[in-house]
Amino acid sequence: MKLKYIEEVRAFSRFYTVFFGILDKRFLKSRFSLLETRVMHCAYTKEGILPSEIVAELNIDKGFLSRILVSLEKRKVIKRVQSKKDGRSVQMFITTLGKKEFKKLTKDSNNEVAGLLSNLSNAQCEILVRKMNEIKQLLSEG
Amino acid sequence: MKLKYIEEVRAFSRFYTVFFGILDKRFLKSRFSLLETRVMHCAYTKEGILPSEIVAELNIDKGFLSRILVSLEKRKVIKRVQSKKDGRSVQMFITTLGKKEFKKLTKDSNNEVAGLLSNLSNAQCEILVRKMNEIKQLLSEG
DNA sequence: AATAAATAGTTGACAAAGTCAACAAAATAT
DNA sequence: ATATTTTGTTGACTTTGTCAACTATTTATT
Repeated sequence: MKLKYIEEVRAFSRFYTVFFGILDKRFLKSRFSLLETRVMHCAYTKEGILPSEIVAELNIDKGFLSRILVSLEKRKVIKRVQSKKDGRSVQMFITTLGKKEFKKLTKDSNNEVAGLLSNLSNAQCEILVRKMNEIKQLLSEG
Repeated sequence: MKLKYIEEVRAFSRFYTVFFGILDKRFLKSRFSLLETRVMHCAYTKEGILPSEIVAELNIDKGFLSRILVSLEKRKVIKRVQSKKDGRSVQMFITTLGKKEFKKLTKDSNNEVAGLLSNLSNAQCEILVRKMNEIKQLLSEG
């Protein structure tokens, strides 16, 4: 059996999630939650995306998403317009402000990670990234 | 600059969390939250651990932890006794029931991970785990 | 076309998770 | 001896998440 490996994988998961603060509710110290940033990401990458698509992609409750959208619209990072094809539905668009905010979040996230890697030399980063890619390779195609 | 590395690390984090469903609170159908299981893990692996140690290890609010401990104690999976060395503090012990519950959670989680690793040979698992440990080493001591 | 069934999103009511500051008791520093 | 710091608890609060009822529209059935 692979039990030994499994335990080690789980141990790594525990370490990794704490190290990078992946379970922290707030996305860094921004005014957006992790879920909100994911929704923004959806709107950013697909103009006019429908709430139903996001519900499917992020696997969240539609009522909950509805509230998130109200909140994001109130904060002017997205706007919603009634779909012409389906009157029940709305199309979502990220605003100029939304794009700006999203880019800032990306930058902050980069800085956060940069801080966590600051003790590593470029050579060590090189090794780290290579190992990560090898892990990804193994897991996704193994 | 290390931007290239940073982006790759973030990409790996996204991949990893999705792959292992770390953000899906949904599949945890147990009566314990993710955080509660981590606290149980702490108590399981270190008899008499102090709340302050858990706060440091899991990087959570001490008030929040305090409530989690009350809840876990109420459910009889841990017990707390005042520390003799430091009267302000309490030592935590996992109960017999707690051990049983924790083992069950572990088994479920192992099965979950086992499924995700099922395509890998033992040799590949060996490689995977080695790389994970090397990453942990790099990040935590690098 | 008329009706029934399904679907998209909103809302209300609630529960669970998490934050923050004030606090008491004990330990440590001055 | 006194001041400061640390540990954990508590109250008050906000945010996050769940579930079901509801409205409006679309699609399927007759």
